[in-house]
Amino acid sequence: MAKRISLKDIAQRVGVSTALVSYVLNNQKQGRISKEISEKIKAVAAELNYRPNQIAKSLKTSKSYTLGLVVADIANPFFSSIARYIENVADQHNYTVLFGSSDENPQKSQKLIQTLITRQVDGLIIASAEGSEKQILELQQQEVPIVLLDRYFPGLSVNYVAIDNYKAAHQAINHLIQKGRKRLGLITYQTELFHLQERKRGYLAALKEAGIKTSKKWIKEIREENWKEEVKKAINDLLALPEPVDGLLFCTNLLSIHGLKHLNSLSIRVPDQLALVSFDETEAADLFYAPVTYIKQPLQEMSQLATQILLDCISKNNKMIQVNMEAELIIRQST
Amino acid sequence: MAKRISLKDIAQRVGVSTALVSYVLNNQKQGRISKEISEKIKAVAAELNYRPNQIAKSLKTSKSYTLGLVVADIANPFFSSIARYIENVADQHNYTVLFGSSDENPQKSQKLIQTLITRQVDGLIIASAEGSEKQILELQQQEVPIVLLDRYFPGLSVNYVAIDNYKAAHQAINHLIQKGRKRLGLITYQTELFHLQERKRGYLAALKEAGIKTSKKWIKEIREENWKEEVKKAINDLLALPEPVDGLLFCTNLLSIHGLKHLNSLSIRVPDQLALVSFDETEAADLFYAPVTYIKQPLQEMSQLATQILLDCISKNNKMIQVNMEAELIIRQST
DNA sequence: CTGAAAGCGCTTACAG
DNA sequence: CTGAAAGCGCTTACAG
Repeated sequence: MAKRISLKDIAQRVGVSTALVSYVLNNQKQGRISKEISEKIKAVAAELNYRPNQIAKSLKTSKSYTLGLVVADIANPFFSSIARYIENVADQHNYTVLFGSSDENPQKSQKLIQTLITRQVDGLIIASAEGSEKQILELQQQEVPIVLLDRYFPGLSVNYVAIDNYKAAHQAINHLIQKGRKRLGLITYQTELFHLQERKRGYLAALKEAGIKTSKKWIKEIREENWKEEVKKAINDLLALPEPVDGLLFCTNLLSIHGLKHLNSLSIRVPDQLALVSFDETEAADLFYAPVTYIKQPLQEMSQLATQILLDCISKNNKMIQVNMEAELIIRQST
Repeated sequence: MAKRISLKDIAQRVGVSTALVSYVLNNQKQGRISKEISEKIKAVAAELNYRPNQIAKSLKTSKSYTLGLVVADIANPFFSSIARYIENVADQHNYTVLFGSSDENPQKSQKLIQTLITRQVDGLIIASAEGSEKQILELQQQEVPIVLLDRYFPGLSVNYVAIDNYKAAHQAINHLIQKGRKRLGLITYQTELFHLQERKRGYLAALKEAGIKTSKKWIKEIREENWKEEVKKAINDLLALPEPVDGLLFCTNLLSIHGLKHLNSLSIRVPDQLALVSFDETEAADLFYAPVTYIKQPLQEMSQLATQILLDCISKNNKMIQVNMEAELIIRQST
């Protein structure tokens, strides 16, 4: 890499101190510096193609103007959409974003968070992995500005932006019941993640309120390893019951995508034989032969709000904000 | 943010110099430091929960251990997959990645690149936007380690990793011709981007070799603004020709996804009436009622290789590497 | 209006 | 075996 131009180079060239160069290039002490010299400095800076060293600036000011983003997997369109919305807001405020994927693994998550801290990020947006509660608590104690997105821990007094998962699932199941479905399956992960627990709770409550006796066999909890195979098996099992399910809720976009692929190969008639609802938008759900009814999270608003809260928190150290937004049920042909 | 622990804090606490602390924490001068003092330092560092300040380290060593990634849009699954593969390799070498989206806009691209340079990234991986050739050239002159991914400029002596786009399109069109198709449409962007030009060139060459007289009406070049509408119109036009096309190649994943959505609503019979091939894997193509034949780019290999080349370039300043990998045509029901 | 100087948190030749 | 010192590229109170 070629030697970079520093303030010192400009100062030497113009014959002034680096302090003065710093002032004029940062538009400080406006009007208190002679126009002549100020213009000379700007001209030389342009001529030498000067780029300030943000690292040096950061060291001095203890502000890195970078935000850390921790998600389960940036390759998952759910998270990459979020990343993009965050990037946009960050960019408007001259922030850049460092990202990392935790793969729902607390060790990875911990390592990632430490790396980002080491990189002196000014704050973190985290879609927290299962079992990362202690890590979040630690960050809070170290007073690292932080906001949780999508996932959160009910016991923690930490900023978060999420949807009301209980209500969203409840509403989806109500919708299926209204459509005359009596035996309702649920495909979720085997997990302690609070947002998924809430979805299950919403499912159970809606069934109970409708006076439908739930069968344990309706609830399929997929384990992370080998999950694609498990989704197939779960669907097969649900359809092979003596009284097969006639409605089904997928609790995440990935479960839905792979479930749909399998259903596609099974020549199940949707919605006649099986009505479907899924969490989150996916291209796959759009292109399924019966476009799938889904629970739309306001991802853009959530991401923007989370970023805004984080930025406020960085600059003003304000009080805690916890937001549960409303999701919207988008009804299509699969129900 | 709580005050962070520095080397100085540890040094004071132990009663040694910061230099010594630095040496033991970095495992330098192994065995040349008394075991006793070395253990004391490590113990105190652990007790105080010391995290080195990577910013300070970077300033001193001129290595930031961050890589910059510039893509068109991180929310596009094509790019977010790439991002994830890059992240993995980077992580193995203790690098972190800063990303940004250019939206195919040269101004944005330029601003992004400058921001990343300012952040002192050690190198850049760029899926270059249209019209960014001059920017890349500049980076090269400044000796910034760089590798282009997916897109590149034929005139530039800059590292790149991409596929052989000409050959991939050629092969896809050959396949359609073998299947007996005579009137072959192409949906691409109106762009100077070399990789898309190459795809068009492959399309034209394959037709020519087969002795098929091409009609200009078969080639639809979509403009960026309002592109979703244009894709619909393009498909309508191709099907409304006196002699409608009976085969169609989509040149990117997004064109394909939105094209498929429209075809879905049109009750076109695929492949009987219209055979389809698309560039890139998408969930949407999997779930289309006739799973779509597609050109599979080896994204993982490409991303890994690009990252490896970049890292080599950073550490060893080695010579230029330009790679065109083979894409693979995955044949499915749509043809 | 301008500059000398200190300092952010590290690393690393150099000296002993 | 260990430390004093310089320096990475900036910013900023302070002094004049």
